[in-house]
Amino acid sequence: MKKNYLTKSTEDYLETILVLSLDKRVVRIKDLAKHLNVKKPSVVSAVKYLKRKNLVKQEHYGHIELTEEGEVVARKIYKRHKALYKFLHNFLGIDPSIAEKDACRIEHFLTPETMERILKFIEFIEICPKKSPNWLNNFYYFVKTGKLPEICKKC
Amino acid sequence: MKKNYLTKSTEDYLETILVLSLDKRVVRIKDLAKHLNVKKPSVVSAVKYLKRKNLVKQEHYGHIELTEEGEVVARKIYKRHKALYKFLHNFLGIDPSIAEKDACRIEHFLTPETMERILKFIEFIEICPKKSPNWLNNFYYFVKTGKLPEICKKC
DNA sequence: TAACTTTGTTAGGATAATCTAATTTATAAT
DNA sequence: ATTATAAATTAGATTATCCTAACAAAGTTA
Repeated sequence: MKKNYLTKSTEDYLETILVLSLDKRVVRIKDLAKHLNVKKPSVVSAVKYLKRKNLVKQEHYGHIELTEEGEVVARKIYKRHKALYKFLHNFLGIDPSIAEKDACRIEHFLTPETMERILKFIEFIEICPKKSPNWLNNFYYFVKTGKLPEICKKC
Repeated sequence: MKKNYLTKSTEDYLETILVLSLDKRVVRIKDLAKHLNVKKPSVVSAVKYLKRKNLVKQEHYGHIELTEEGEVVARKIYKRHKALYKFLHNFLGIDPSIAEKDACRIEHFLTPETMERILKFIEFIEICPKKSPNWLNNFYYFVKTGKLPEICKKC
């Protein structure tokens, strides 16, 4: 059983590799450096670490890819990020760029329980019209039972 | 103009000094060590730093107190903490001990804008019965105008 | 293909936050 | 008051993350 803990910094590298690879042909050291606001040698050593962990692969002087395992991990992190962004922006009404920043900052630190609850909350508000009376209690009901209350289904 | 940035760690020390001094006669190095799960030398060096910043005072080998300035800062941090706790527990329904943990973890990282919004949200849900239809829009109205909608005042 | 430019790498160092082990001071007990 | 215990301090090491400067490889262009 391998040690599975990743630091904030390491998670950021992984996540950024995923995000960049979604709209770029290839991901390079300099791209990561730019996005993460660090210098290239920092990226090099982070990538070296991730290679040891079998989360990314890279030929010497070549471009960077996630391994299968790395992609699984990166997608989890990215999922958290998106959920937090939605929570902050769609629900609390925080401006996009700020919501983005906060999502980045706290995505690494929430307990799984709270993260789970926020995911559930997002799911709920995307279904529920938020207009029904007693709206919040409907959410608690949803958390508890996993089922939407009758009243919600009508929307 | 003095540099005013405190790290996560430093904020934790300050906050803990405040919290402990609320129900203890005096706060000592070992108390901080215990609460923060670090060893005494770590506390000593953190306190040394905070002394340089004029945020705490301590006689050699003596107990620890916040300066006036330190208390102001610590109260701000603690206020954030309590708001986040309420948000997680009272609103999202997270269990107390977990909500506590998450509040601790993220209190240092939120942007002022988001923190402000969460404070507003807490304020709102403590007044609003959460039962009125269109509840969430009432919150947005409150954010925008600073005033509670008519319907809320009836509760 | 030789020279130039861009990109990646290595070496070596800085800082923040922690630790252990040894030491010093303060407090309590006989 | 002397001794024993508890608490605080210092010295020195470790780890993670970042940096700059120097260098090496790859890619581009004339």
